[in-house]
Amino acid sequence: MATPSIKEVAHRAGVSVGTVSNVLNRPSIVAPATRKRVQDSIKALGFVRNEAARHLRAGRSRTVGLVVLDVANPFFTDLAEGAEELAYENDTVVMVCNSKTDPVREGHHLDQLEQQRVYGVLITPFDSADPQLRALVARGTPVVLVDRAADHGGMCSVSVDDKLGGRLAGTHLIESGHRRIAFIGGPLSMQQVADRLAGITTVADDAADVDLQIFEVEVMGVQHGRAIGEQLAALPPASRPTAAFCANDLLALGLLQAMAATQLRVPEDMAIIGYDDIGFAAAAAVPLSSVRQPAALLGRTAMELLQEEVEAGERHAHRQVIFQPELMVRQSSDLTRG
Amino acid sequence: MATPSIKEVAHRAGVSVGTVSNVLNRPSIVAPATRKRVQDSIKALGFVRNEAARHLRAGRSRTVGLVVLDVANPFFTDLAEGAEELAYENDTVVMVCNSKTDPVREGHHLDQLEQQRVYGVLITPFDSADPQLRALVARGTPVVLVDRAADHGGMCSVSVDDKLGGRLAGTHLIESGHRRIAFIGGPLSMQQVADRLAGITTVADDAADVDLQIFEVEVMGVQHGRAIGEQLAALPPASRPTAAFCANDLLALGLLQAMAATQLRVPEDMAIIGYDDIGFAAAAAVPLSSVRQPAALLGRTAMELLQEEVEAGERHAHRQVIFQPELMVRQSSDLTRG
DNA sequence: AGCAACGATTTAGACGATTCAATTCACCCC
DNA sequence: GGGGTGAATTGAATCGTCTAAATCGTTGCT
Repeated sequence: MATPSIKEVAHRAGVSVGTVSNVLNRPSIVAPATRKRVQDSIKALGFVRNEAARHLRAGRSRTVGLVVLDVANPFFTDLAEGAEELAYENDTVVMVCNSKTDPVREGHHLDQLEQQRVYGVLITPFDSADPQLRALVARGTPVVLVDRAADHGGMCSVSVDDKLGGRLAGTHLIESGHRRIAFIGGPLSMQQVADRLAGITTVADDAADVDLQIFEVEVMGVQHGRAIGEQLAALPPASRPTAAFCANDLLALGLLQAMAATQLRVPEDMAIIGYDDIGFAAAAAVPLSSVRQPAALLGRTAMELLQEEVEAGERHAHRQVIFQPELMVRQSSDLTRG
Repeated sequence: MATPSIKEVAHRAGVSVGTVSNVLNRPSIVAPATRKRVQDSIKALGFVRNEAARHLRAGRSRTVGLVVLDVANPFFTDLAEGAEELAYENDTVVMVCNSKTDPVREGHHLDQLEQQRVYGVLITPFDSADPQLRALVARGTPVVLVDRAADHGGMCSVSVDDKLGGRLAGTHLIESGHRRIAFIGGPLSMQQVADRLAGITTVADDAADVDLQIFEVEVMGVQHGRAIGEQLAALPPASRPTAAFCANDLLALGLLQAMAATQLRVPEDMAIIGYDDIGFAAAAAVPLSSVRQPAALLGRTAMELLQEEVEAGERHAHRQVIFQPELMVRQSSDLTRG
């Protein structure tokens, strides 16, 4: 009833456990006849390798942990897909963990992953200076930051130039004639959000007459976008921002919904730019302008860096890879279309 | 450098490994002074339990595998969240695997999960009669089918009455006066899709003059919905269906996009009903009517059944839990609104 | 004082796969 | 026929944790 072990396979094939192990790991050094006998035995008994035992013996697991801020955000599922693709090629497994932008949940996942002695961790951290994260690294688990530049030399990272993303969005809006602009995102303690804000702030400051208002949210989901949208709609038209730059597309979609619900027109009454360029952005009620990040490539590259780090061991030097974002202009921010 | 083991903790605290283990697992039976000494030692050395060793010893892991058809579909992320919630309460971990509606990938994930001797598997299978899946169950891994009724007594299952869902959608469209209706979904070999089709077929047959056309897709994603939409738009208006029932919301959203791109109005030229009622449905360009399934509840219930099965052991009797879907009528199928 | 009973702690195997040094065996050559 | 060679296989130790049984002290009770 219980799954048979290598020992039973060996017994049935009339060989020692060492030979069975050899058939599994270095089949070429086993005599063909013996090999066949063992393979038949494996099949007959329905033997399945026990990963826990392999792992214990090897000291290292073949699982990579990927901790993301929001699995429901297509940006992260794309990212996960990129990571998984490479993992698959290297016979490792990706375990996706959802921190929901909550440090407590994030910590819980890191604990679990460390107990599992994972091969490594890819993480979009809530706070990259988190002592727990540093402790994890210090105890020897390789960690690669994703969508977040490492601000110190302790780890590898893969990121996108968020300040540039913010500047692209800001420049576009200002050149389109907007002077009252809302920035929606949060928490501002998250580096990605802060950088996107810093980017647009730079260009807003350059154009002296631009008024940039900040609306901070706790979590960047559709609900919160809608709430801010209702807030904006309630403002007197004379002082209401005429454009909004959202730190992710979910917020932008929520904002768009609120505009529709309150009879405000997009982009006429409110131009909107999102961030990430998830698939739903182009498909929205009003196709959404968005700053595109190469999500799958981020994931794949992060996995590459991780494997590089593990293989190089002591000789490894941490690297910071930075990609460029790209502004996709669509109807939601473009009065000339639509 | 290497992570310390229980042995080193014991040595530093001047006790035996057994005592350390007791501190970890049954702290109450250890004398307070000793306990404190051990805990201090744990903290000082940065000891982290080795899950692989525990697992090997226990013979069963504390990880539950969840295999879904499409992680990018919010329906499944909601489902995963429901499952995770309960897992968290019971100190287990959920490992989400994406089969992408591909039997090969599904099989690969099942192999991996079996090697990991997971606590159990929750799966929305491509084909519930898959011999590999049955073999997995036969070798002793508890499996619960999710969003899919077990057609035989071999496993527990949690599902939603898909035929009813199809009937709800069909009845609504027919009562709204539609006579040429498209069904979009696939592959038809998937039970969920077949059932939804069977449901709408029932009511279409009852109303003698209804013409139901079937458009099969390989994968139910936004892209494919758009493709079918373009195909529909190209038909002469006199023979083009006036309504479409999509087997999931991603298809419906794609269809909606295609309608917008080809200047067809929704619902006037084409009424649309989706399935799952994902968050994006209500937020679409034209708010999307959809058959709602209680995704999170499905996930949570599946996890409940799994735990029940593991605890009951031999005495367990498989159960089939079936929920009722609910039709959410919105603008995309309702000429009286909008 | 002697024995029982109890609490605290230790000891000694598992669990299953891997690995490497040691062994066996067949064969070849001088 | 003895010694050497090399391929094939074996056997035992090991990874870190858990647990049942054994041990060691105390204390309490008569």
